[in-house]
Amino acid sequence: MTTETGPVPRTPLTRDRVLRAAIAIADGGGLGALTMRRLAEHLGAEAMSLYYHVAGKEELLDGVVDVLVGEINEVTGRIGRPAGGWQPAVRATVLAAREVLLRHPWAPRVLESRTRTSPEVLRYYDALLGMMRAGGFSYDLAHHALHALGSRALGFSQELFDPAAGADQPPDAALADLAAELPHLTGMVREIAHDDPGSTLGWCDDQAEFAFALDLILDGLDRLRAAA
Amino acid sequence: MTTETGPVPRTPLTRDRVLRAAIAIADGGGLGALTMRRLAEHLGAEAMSLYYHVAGKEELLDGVVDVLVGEINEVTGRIGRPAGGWQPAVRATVLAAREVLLRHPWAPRVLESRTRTSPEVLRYYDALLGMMRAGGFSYDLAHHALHALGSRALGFSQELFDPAAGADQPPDAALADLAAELPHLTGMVREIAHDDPGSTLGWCDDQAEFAFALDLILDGLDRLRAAA
DNA sequence: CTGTAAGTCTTACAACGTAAGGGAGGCTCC
DNA sequence: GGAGCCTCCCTTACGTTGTAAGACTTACAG
Repeated sequence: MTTETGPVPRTPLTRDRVLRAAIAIADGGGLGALTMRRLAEHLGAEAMSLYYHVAGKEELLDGVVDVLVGEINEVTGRIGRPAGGWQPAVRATVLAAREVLLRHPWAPRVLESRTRTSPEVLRYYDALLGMMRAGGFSYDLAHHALHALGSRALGFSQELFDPAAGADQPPDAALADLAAELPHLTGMVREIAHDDPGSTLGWCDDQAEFAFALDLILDGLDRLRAAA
Repeated sequence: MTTETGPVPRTPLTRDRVLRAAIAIADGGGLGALTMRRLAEHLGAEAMSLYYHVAGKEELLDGVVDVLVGEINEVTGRIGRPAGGWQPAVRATVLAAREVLLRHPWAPRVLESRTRTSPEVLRYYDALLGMMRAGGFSYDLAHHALHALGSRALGFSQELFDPAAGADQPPDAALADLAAELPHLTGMVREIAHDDPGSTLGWCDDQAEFAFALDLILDGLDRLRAAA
């Protein structure tokens, strides 16, 4: 028996739909959950159907980056020039970018892994450069500035170890032995735990540390600009 | 027929031998070349034999990090305290660490991907902390300092886009259109290419940029130390 | 009605990490 | 000296991944 009303045609696949679904999956289950099969399933399709809209997984991730940084550009494009020159402008932009990235904790890892240069990232850098130029930076100093900021320009920074991550595992006996060899580290932890009792765990305020480092760099740059 | 001289017993597998072979493979063929099967083959063994010495691939990479940072600690432990206080000491240490990492271009990616806290990394941080403490840092400021340095403390930094990487691909027509939207970026490239003609490609001196950023941060920290 | 193109699906493969368990060699203890 | 055990390595096999090759379906143009 053939019914009059055929199967409802799903909303068709689109490159954009694919990219946004990929972001949704990574948001929900982390980067490891983002596989071509799961992505297809999420879209009510088969894995190989994705390849018509996206050349492969690498290209998919390239696209994801574009969408993500595009979102950042949209946000940062809306913040008007704050008063006070280049420094508040750059600061506000970077912190806004960070806010977007905080909603996608997996994003830094993807950003770092790209080899291709994203157009949206270029746009972002161009905006930063514009603020610095307007603030009196030479191209040369602005160039140094971008390198000095590194990934911090986009709102994230790589921590070599995350005390909070290790804090929940059992306090290893070998690690206790090790602590004896680390006088300064243990001293630091002890003092800060003393100042702020109740939280040896999570005792690093990521946001405050990020802002501290950002301002440190921006202040240094401004000094160089003024000296030039 | 049984021969008197049996099959020569290969040098036995060892956790250390496994880790060092892993490093050798990554050095030679990149991180992608480092698979359990290839690693075993390199050692004249079967893949599953590795699992007696190493719990799994993640634990293998943890071990690789320990060996690598151990190498750094060995190198940086040998440099005597340079005259001039904490800043030259930290600077020399970080640059020495960088030199080691430059011999293993895949290492940053591994470092970043670890969740476990490496004992060797802790040792390294403790050494840095010691220099700062000796230079008059409070624990609080030293703590901020480590965060501000981030991955730069170990000698690498994440660049959001590597102009050299994209420089060899054909100058895309779409990218040419894009350039029109990026006045500051194109202006910067034009000027720097003018100052130093002959190399639009590879026009960023990574080593110089790294040192610039490092000094920028160290100078800023020293100012805070002096003000305290 | 007949191409032709766009879009999706089926099938299949190689490579990966690793679980499960077998077996050889050497040690200790009766 | 034999029994049992521990150390170390191997064989086999499974599930998952990205994706190459190509067949099918639908829509539309001539």
